[in-house]
Amino acid sequence: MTNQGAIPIQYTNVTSLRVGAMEFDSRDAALNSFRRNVQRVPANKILLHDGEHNCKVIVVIDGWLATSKSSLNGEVQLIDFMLPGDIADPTSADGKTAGLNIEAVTEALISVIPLAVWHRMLAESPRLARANEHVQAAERARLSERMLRLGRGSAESRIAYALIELCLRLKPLGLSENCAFHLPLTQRHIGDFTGLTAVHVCRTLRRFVRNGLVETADHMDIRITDLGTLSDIAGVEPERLAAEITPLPD
Amino acid sequence: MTNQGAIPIQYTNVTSLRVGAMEFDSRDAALNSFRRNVQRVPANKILLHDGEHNCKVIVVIDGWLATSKSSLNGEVQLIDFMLPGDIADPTSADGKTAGLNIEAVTEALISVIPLAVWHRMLAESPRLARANEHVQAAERARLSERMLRLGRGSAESRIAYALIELCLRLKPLGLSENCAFHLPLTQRHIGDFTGLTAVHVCRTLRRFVRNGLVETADHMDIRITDLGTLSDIAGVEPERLAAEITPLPD
DNA sequence: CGGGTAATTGAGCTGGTTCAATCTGAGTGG
DNA sequence: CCACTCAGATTGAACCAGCTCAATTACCCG
Repeated sequence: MTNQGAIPIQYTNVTSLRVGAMEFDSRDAALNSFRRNVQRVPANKILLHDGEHNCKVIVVIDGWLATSKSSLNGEVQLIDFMLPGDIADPTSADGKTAGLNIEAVTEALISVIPLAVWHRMLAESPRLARANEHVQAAERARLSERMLRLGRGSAESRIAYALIELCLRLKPLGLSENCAFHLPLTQRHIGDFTGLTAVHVCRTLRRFVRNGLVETADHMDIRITDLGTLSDIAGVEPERLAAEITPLPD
Repeated sequence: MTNQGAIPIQYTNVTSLRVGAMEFDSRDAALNSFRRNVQRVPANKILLHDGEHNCKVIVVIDGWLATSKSSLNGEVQLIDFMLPGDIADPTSADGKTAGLNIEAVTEALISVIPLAVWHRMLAESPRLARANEHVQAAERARLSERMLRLGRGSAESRIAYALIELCLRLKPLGLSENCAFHLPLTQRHIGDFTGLTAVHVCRTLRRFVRNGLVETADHMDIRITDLGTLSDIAGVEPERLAAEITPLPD
C-alpha cells in the first residue's frame, strides 16, 4: 500500500507496444502518443482513486495492474486484473469521474493517456480502435463470467475459475507454459478478486493441492495438473473460454 | 420461459429513438437503420443464447431486457437490466461469440442490429458513437458497483443497492417519481440479480418494510421511504451514483 | 538475530441456504 | 358463480459453507 511517486523513464526505451493481440510499432503514429506518456510505477502504487475527476486511460506495457472498488468499511473487491496489452478505462457515465480504483499490483510499465488524447488516437487509427474494441469485449466477457461465479458459485468454483482465467490470459503473453505460471499475488489478492477471505482461499487452494488438481511452489508458482477436473469445478470449457476472454490477433 | 417467435411490427411506428440520454429522430440517418430492425418481443423470450454465433446488438426502445449467464446446474445470474435507451452488446473477445444470454423480462420493443450494420452506424454518426460510449460507460460503472456488493456485501446491502440503482435509472425515463416506481420483476429475478435466493430476497425486503425503509404494493410497486438509511445500507451516495451509472444528455 | 508480512491450521459462529408448508391472487373452465 | 390450478410470496426450522478469531509457522530482509 505504498504510494510513492511515479518514476518517469526514458520513453525512448519503448520501441513497440501491444494493445490486445495487436502490436504497434514505429510504423504506427499511435506509438508516439503512447511513448510520450510512459511511466514506470512501483508495486502497490495507487494510480487512480474511485471518484477522482481527472480521468485517464492506462495502457499496460509490462507488469500487473488491478482495478478495484472498495466499500466504506474498507473491504476491497478486485474488479479485474490488467495484464500487458490491457487497457484500464475507469471512465463512468458522466465521462469525467472515475468509477473505480486503478492500482499497480507489481512494478509496472504503463502509458497514461489523457482522455482527450485517447479519443484522438482512436479516431486517427482505425487499427487501434479495433484493438481497443477487442480488449474491451474481452474484459466484458471476463466480468460476466466472474459475476456469475461471484453470485452463484462456491468458493471452489470461484478459485478454480480464477486460476483457469489467469492461466489462459497469461498464455498468449508467453507467461504460462503448459498450465504452469507465476501469480504475483498474495492470497489476500485472490480473496479480494474472488470475494472470499484470504483464510478460505488458503484452505481451498490446499484442498486443490491435496486432491492433485494443482501444484504450488514458492508461494504462487502454480501448475494446473488436472485441468479437466479443475474446469469442471469452475464450470468452464477452457478452449471456448480462451476465445471469449482473450483478445485475438487481428 | 416461453420462447415464441418475435412479432414483427410496422416499423414506421417508431418516429424517434433514444440511445442513452440522446434522442435520434428523422434528422438522423441512424434512425432508418434502427427502424428497419425493430421487433416487438413477448415477455420471457430469450433473444440470444450465451455461446451463440450470430451476434447482434440490441437496442431497447421500450420494456425491460436482462443480460444473464447461467451455470451448468441451471443457476442464473442476471448481469444487468437493459432499460429503454440501453444497448445490449453480447460480443465477446473473438468478435463472433455471444458472451451472455439476452432475454426479454417484459414484453419489449427492440431494434436488433447486425454487428456489421452497427459498426457502420457508429462510423457514420459520431453522435451515435458518443451516445454509445456513454451508455457503455454507464454499464461498466454499474457492473463494478454490483460486483463489489456481490463479492463483499451482505444481502441487505445488495438488495438496498439494487433498489436504489433501479430507482435512479428509472427516474430519467419518467418511470420513477419521488422514489416510487414499479419493478416488472419477481423476487426470483431480484435474487438472480443479487446472487441471493428468492426466499432470502423476500425476508430482506419484508425487513426493509417492517423497518420503514420502503413500502411495497401490488407485489412490486416500490416506494423508498427512507432513502438516507437505505443508501447507508447500500453504501452509496445517490447523487454521485446517479452521475456514474446514468448516461447524461449530450 | 529480530521484526514484519504472508501462509497455514484449528475451533466455533452465523448469514444465507434448503426444504417444506401455507397463503395469495390471477386465470380458466364448467 | 364457484372449483381448480398454477405461479409467486411468505414464513418456519434446520443446516452448512464460509467467516471470524486466534495461534502457529514459514520466510524474507535488514
